[in-house]
Amino acid sequence: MRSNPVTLADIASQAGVSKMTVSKVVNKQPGISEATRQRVLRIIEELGYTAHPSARALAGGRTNTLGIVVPSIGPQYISEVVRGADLVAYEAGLDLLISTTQEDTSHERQNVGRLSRGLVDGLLMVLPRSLDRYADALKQAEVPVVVVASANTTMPFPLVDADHYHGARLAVAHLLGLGHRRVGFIAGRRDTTASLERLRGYREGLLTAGLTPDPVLIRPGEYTQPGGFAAARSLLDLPDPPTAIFAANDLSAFGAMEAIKDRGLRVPDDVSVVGFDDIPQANQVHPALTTVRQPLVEMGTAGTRQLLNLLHGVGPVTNRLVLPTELIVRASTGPAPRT
Amino acid sequence: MRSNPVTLADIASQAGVSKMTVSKVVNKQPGISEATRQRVLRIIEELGYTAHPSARALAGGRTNTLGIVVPSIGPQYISEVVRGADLVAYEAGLDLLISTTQEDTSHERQNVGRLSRGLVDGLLMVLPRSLDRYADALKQAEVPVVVVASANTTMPFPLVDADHYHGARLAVAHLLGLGHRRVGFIAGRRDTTASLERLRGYREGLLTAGLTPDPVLIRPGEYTQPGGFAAARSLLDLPDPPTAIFAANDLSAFGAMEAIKDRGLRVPDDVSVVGFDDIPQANQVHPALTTVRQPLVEMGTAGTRQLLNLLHGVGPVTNRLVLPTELIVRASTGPAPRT
DNA sequence: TTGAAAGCGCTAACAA
DNA sequence: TTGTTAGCGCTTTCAA
Repeated sequence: MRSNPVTLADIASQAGVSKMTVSKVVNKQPGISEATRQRVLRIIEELGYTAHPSARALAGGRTNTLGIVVPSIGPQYISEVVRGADLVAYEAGLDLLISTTQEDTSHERQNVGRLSRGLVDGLLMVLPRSLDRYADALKQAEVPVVVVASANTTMPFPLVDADHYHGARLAVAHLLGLGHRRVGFIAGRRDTTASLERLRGYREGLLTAGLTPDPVLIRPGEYTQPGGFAAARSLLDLPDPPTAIFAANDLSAFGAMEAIKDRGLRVPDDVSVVGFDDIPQANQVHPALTTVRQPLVEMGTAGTRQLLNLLHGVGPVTNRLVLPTELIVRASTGPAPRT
Repeated sequence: MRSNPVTLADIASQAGVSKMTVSKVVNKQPGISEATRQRVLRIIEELGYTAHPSARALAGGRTNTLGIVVPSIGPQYISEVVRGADLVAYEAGLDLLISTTQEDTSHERQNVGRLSRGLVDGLLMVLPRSLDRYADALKQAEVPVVVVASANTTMPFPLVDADHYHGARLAVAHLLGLGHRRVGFIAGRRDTTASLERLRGYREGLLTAGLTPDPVLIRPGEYTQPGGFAAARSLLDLPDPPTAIFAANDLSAFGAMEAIKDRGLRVPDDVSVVGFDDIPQANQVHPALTTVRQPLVEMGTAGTRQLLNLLHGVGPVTNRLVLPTELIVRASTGPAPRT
């Protein structure tokens, strides 16, 4: 902690030029002689000068920083999206500031307001649910906003998301192709669009194959491992249990696998399991999880690119960018057991 | 994105008072009549005013924001520390801004400089390695700094860490108590103090029991799951393989368990495994991992409390706070097999 | 190619 | 209890 930071004025007086000249050098603006530039640059180096971001922001300059708002940084899928965002931001010479809302409404609205007022040049929202809670704050945002992997909304911001519906169709088709006829579904959170879309894909996948979705085969899993465990257990308790389980995310699929093993059954010999997300761990469990891959990193990069385009007023900005999902077949799915 | 933000002046003129009065109301300062306060508060609410953080910072006020610098947000243990920090920050009415360095030196030094200049009131550094790379930036920091779960350093900042050495001793003692005599060690990264301390605990644990550490039983694991897998495999390939493996972190312990199963051996019947960290997943693998618990959340909260004390100039600030580690015995360890 | 003036929105110090 | 003055460090605008 030191008390006398180097300012523009310090550099200016040391170099014997005006503050403006230094400012132009720092910001790589034209109209400065090479000699002056070099001299100023040397002094900057010597004194270890860094622009004060707040002063810069206040004076109407850019902050060279992008903000990303997430509910929390625990879930793997969020860190993947953030990683993608960081990649692009870094490439563009911008820094990325992460802000967690901890699912607290007042906290989060304040965050958005604060961030958008001079802290960042643009905002990436990664909020799987309840984006509308921020409607006010977001409308007041003074910077461009892009929404990634978030709950649907009527707000007029560019959206980047994955094709949850189609991914679910792929998963169901895969299981049906293996001969399964009773396929259970472990749902996610009702307040996320993603979960609802996956459920819709599950239902329509069955209908398309001429099967009637049985409500008793649909259980809430809350996207958690214990939730998946409990859901799978209740499915296995049915008089006519499913031979395959499709979980709305990988975490609840892990829980389902535990429950199956816990019953003395084997995956996939007795019950097949499919997840959704393809977090790194999906390939590390035993048996390795067949899952629907969401392009999480790509969602982060794509969203950030949109933001940059918005920022520079150049390049195309797609209002709704839906990235494809993909079925990754591993070892947790197999042919339906003969009865 | 809107273009006419509400400012202090707007509120002041609407309320027919001076800017200072509004400022005092906003900052809950005394010396304002209740009537005025109410009126101002109402207008603030009506117009949806939020203070401009940069202006505030520039004017010498506080930003009400703490910064936390981490290498990346992927690793579970980091999000645990961040969660702890967020808890305390939130409780204190402060926001937490996370900044990732992506292990890039220039990136990170810039980050620290930028953050400490008007963006945050205090800085929490969570950098398992190479903290000294930031020496310059940190010395120039204009805000208090606390170092958490980071590589050792000669820098004069309060430190919060876990007792890696003692934790390793506990793990080794546990294994020796189960009758194991050949205990392998999967090391972490050489550039982290934590890893070296755990290695030291391993060595001295053996020595204390009258055993000579066999260099051939120590393998690099790089703190990763594949690293742990490879390390365990090479240990099992030895003519005289270990009956127990102590891994420097949970991730590499997971890899070791995979390698053991891959060999057709069982955990813990044939080989026992102990990890380090106790990330949530440790309790979710099969068999559940015996591990040394680092109080990660507590490290985050303790570090943030230190920072707050530093900030307010009150309360004790411990220069070096070493939190205890604890052995969590689960199912991955058992008696040494009889030969 | 360079610089002077003004002001971003806020708070500190003081005055009324 | 309230208001005035000054200025944080920077960039914008415009003039030299």
